Amino acid sequence: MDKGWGVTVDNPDKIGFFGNKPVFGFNLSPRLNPSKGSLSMFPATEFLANQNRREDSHAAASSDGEKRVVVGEVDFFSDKKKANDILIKKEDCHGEDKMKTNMDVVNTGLQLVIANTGSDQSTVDDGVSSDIEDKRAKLELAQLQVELERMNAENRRLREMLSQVSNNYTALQMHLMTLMHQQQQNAKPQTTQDHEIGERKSEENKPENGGVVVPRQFLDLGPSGTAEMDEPTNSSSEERTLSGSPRNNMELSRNKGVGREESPESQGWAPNKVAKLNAPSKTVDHAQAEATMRKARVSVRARSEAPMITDGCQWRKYGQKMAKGNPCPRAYYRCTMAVGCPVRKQVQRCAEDRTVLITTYEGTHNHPLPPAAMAMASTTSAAANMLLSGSMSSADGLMNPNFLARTILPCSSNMATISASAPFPTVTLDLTQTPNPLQFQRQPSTPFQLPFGTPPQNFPPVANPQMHQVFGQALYNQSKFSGLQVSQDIEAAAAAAAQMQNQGQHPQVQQGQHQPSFADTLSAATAAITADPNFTAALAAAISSIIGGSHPSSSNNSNPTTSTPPTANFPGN
DNA sequence: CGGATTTGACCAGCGC
DNA sequence: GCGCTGGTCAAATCCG
Repeated sequence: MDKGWGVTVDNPDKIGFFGNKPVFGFNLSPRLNPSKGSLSMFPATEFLANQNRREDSHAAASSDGEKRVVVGEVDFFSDKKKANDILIKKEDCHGEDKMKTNMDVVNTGLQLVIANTGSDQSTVDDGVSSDIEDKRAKLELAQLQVELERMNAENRRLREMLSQVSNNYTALQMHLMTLMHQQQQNAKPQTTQDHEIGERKSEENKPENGGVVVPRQFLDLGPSGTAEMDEPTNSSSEERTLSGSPRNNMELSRNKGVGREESPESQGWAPNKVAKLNAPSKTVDHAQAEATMRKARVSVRARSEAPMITDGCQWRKYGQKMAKGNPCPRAYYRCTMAVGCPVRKQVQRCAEDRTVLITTYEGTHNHPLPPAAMAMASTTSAAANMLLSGSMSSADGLMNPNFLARTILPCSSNMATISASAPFPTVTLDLTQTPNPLQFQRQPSTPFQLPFGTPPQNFPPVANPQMHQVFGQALYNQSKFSGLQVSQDIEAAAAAAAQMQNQGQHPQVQQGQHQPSFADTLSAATAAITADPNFTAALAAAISSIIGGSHPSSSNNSNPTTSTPPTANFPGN
């Protein structure tokens, strides 16, 4: 059987081949032409238009009976074979399928067809094969280009979709953050919000903005001030809690940075001069309230020989000063986990007991926290929130913090205290003292039971009963006397602080039987870490406070990103 | 060499 | 107004 190869085109501008014969604008059709004994070629563009103009008795009729027009004929094999040898049998070409195939060729463009000429392959010119290969390569290249264009278009479409999704994600993230801020506001006692709103309305003479409370950082940054650790005489928890000196209110209301205002777009630690400019526009009461709200600090006292407790965050030291009345220098750190994070902390050893490390936190993080930092962050922020909520909820808008401390925390002077001697309120979480074992038992008849009833049902279970009781009573008392609702942040503080207190600082509470040895403490902490990595932060903080001095590397290794200032910076060591 | 730390200088608030 | 103090900055230095 002789065979011929060719390509068909449906565009006159394109080139087609049958064997080695170029056919411009012709549709190669394996038509039978008995009179010439060759294949008939005709322009593809005229194929359909002229298909009824001329009747070819030998042309194959389509299934619908239409006649074909042969515009031109090429005798490809006239010099190779006899006409009879290349004739395609009539029945082969008159078939409906053949014509359909031909029509498809016309409609789909460049295609490779095989014409069964009935002749031997050797009857084709010697250069036919290579030409065919070239054209086949061209064909494949064209097909690849078409595919490439299609893929490029698809890529563009996907890129646009990705960009849109990314934009939507960003918008949603912003919206979520806004909602979280608002939720945090809503979680605060309603009267506090009302009070704040009232203050804004009355003192700024601005209409209430649809009842929407502008989100703010409940723990803003102060330009100056002294934590309780600044004054060694006030460093004892008892004094902090129960000092109650007449100066307290004055000191609290006499805020150094009264006018300090941080604009919502200003996430950083605003310089003092900014506050100065804004100060005159505020009234005294408003300034007091704002300052009280923004000056709050959370101080964590932990017994540690390590230069700094591990809290899961990444800090950079930016200063060190010798504070008055304390031979130990005070180190200043800022959070470097995110650009512009306003959180700063001061680390200083207690002048009275240099094994006690006092870490004072200011501000709230503006970035997601790693799991290792959640416990400490939630503890400090919630404790500050508790303080702020309480201090802002009294009738006159500014409560005596000592009264607040005594009322909220009558039994917690050894763990959570509120400082009134500092220029601005400070919540101190004291993790250095072992709680009274009697307080571990949560008995209804104990004097530490909530005097006003049982805590809310949604109050979270806290591992340490004492912590639960302390915070539960605190916040419930607070809710009682100020008519406020339970703050979720306070609950978080109770839970997180309980984790720290229970799992790290006082593992004996869980064991509940004996004073643990160092090995017991270490093994308990290690077991807890192994059991649940979510407790890493709390345990790290607790462990560092317990054994950090003995094993500074262990506490530091719990968070390799945490900077650890040299021990030499703390002469107290 | 880049990042972290050190340390003296500077600034603001406050008391006298 | 001056001095004290706390807090921050930034150049110098250190370190991996």
